[in-house]
Amino acid sequence: MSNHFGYKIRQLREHNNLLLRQVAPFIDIDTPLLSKIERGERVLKKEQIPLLAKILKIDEDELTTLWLADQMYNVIDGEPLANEAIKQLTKNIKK
Amino acid sequence: MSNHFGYKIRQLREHNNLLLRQVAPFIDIDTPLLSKIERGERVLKKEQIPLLAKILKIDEDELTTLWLADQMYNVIDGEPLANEAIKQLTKNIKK
DNA sequence: CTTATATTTGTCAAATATTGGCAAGTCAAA
DNA sequence: TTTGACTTGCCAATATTTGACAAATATAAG
Repeated sequence: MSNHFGYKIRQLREHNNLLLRQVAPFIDIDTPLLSKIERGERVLKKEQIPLLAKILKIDEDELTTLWLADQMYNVIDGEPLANEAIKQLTKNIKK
Repeated sequence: MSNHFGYKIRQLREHNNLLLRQVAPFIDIDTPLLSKIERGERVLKKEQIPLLAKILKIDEDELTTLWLADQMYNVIDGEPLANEAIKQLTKNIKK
């Protein structure tokens, strides 16, 4: 599974000197679940991005972008045609 | 929902002068389901691509690419940050 | 070593989403 | 008004995702 998102929020949490148990309740999930999200084992709910961005002091759009990119990555992960597919996607989107 | 894939396979089917009821059994689904797939209301199973490519006389990789692009499109459909996310994805993938 | 705190792992039931088919519908041509 | 092609609505079966909890592990301090 892709995990740029999880890696990023772990970095941010550590830079902000926050513990899992401090962040998790803030976004209304339990600690183990946040741990799994950071390690890419689970997916953060899209609706939770704003709160998370707030406590981690990162721009919400930037976090959303990372989240979206990871979701797309999951689609093409391991696909030999991944690059072709992105090219195609870019083409499709310009319409 | 995105639907370049469905649009394409409908085009191909028509160019090959095939009816839904001819193609559907070939890929082992019923006619209404294929209709829905062509109109983007349902997703074709990835495993069915090879057979479909064969009957529609299109390169399998090309069809797979379209399929993957559509799946990614579904992730960013309606997202204001869609383009940013693609940029990010491209960045992530180069690693 | 023993305790305390942080994180991870495993498991599970509940909730949610996806699947594929069928029956019935529309629509156009003859 | 019958026929053939396609579409729509709906349902039950299946699969996937979700989130929590208990327990395990890890790290650090006394």
